[in-house]
Amino acid sequence: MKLDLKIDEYLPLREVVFNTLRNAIIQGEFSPGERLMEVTLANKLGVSRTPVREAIRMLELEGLVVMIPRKGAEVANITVKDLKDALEVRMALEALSVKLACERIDEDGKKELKDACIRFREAINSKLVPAIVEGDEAFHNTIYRASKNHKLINIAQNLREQVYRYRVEYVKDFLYHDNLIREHDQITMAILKGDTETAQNIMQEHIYNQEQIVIRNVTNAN
Amino acid sequence: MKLDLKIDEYLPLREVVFNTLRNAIIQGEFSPGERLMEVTLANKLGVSRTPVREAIRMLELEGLVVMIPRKGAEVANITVKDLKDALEVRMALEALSVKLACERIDEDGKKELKDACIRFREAINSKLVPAIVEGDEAFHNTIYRASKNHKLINIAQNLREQVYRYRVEYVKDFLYHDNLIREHDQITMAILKGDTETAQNIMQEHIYNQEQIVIRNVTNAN
DNA sequence: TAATTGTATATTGTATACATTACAGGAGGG
DNA sequence: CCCTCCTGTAATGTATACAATATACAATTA
Repeated sequence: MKLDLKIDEYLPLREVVFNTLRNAIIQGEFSPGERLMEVTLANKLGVSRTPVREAIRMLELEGLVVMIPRKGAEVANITVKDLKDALEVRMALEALSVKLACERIDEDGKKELKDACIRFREAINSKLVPAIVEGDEAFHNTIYRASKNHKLINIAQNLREQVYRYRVEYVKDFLYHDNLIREHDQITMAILKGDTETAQNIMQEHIYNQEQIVIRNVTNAN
Repeated sequence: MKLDLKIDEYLPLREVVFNTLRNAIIQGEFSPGERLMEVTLANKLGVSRTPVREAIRMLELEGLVVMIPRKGAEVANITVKDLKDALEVRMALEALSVKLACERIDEDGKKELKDACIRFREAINSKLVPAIVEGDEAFHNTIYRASKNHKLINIAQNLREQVYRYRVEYVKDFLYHDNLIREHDQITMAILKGDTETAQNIMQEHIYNQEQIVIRNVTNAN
């Protein structure tokens, strides 16, 4: 009889608030530049100011909000320059993750990778933008995990958060969907074969293409 | 007459506490695993618990402390694996920074780079370990700044913080000092000439060498 | 003696009270 | 009309009070 009822499901309120606010920001429920006022948020979430403040401190370090001393927090306004910077770093990190994945992936990882690749294809076929974004995230996450480098996984996670809002842009470009699938397939194949060089090359191209699409769309939107 | 007396030197207490604690941790004044108790720290710093807690939230996200729910914060215990992971990422980021620096460095940057190179040489000649560490930090920082990528600068900064404690290891290796100077000189020359490929190659080797020394020393120390 | 349970204490988690300051808006004067 | 100054208000910054809980140690029982 299974009796391991997880009594350990305790989360400090600050974590709850942090996750809530992070998702809200990432998903664009707060517009960039919008002020985040402690009392308002505290009331809305039914907690006191203390956990809200601590959550804001964390969001600040994540780069999702900026603090103006004695004025308060507001949602970070990501500029095109910021986006380019982040993507530039991301390119290097994805290249690294692919290289490490080639060297270190194990049987479980290979299975996960194949699954992620298949599920991405299904997502594309569904033509649902949120599903496609999620599928793409999952695919790249799988590679990061296969790298077995936790520092890398963390940094990549943080990097992704900040540009998440703009990632929908590139999957909206339906013309590019076939390319996406092909690139993912090629990357998967190369990693499974342990062909580092090919994997890295395709990944670089893959990210570069996304970069171009995102930046083009965001620039036009202004 | 210079009259810009910075009235704007206000810093929230949380920032002061954060910086204080960060330096203390980085410089090893707290041992890894040591508990950080809020009241104790608050009393010692002459503030209330609130700023201390907020500072701890920030240190947590920086990875310098780990939180155990309802038990408190303790100084993060960096394992050799963590160190290797961080250095692996650092290698990729340094390579990126050097590449970008080659493409984007301006006249001011070139001057700074030359200065930093000279000052590093002086630090080596002084044979003072803290000065050497600082000189090395300054040199690499200059290159990061020349990359003009703020995201990259931030991430690198954070990465450095976590392994700072162990960076003294590699400059203690006096036998390697001549190599350090030569590598720095070569990197500087390559960047000034805009020779991306050479600069990247030497940088990779430079970091790789450091990595080996640090890991060897740390491993032996256990 | 070993194990277990009760209890005290110290510490974190959360809420609230007080202090300070930025900002808007109006009154008054030029 | 505009500029300046004042003042009130609302927000953040800081401190403290209260609640919940983990830990150590003592007491009790088998």
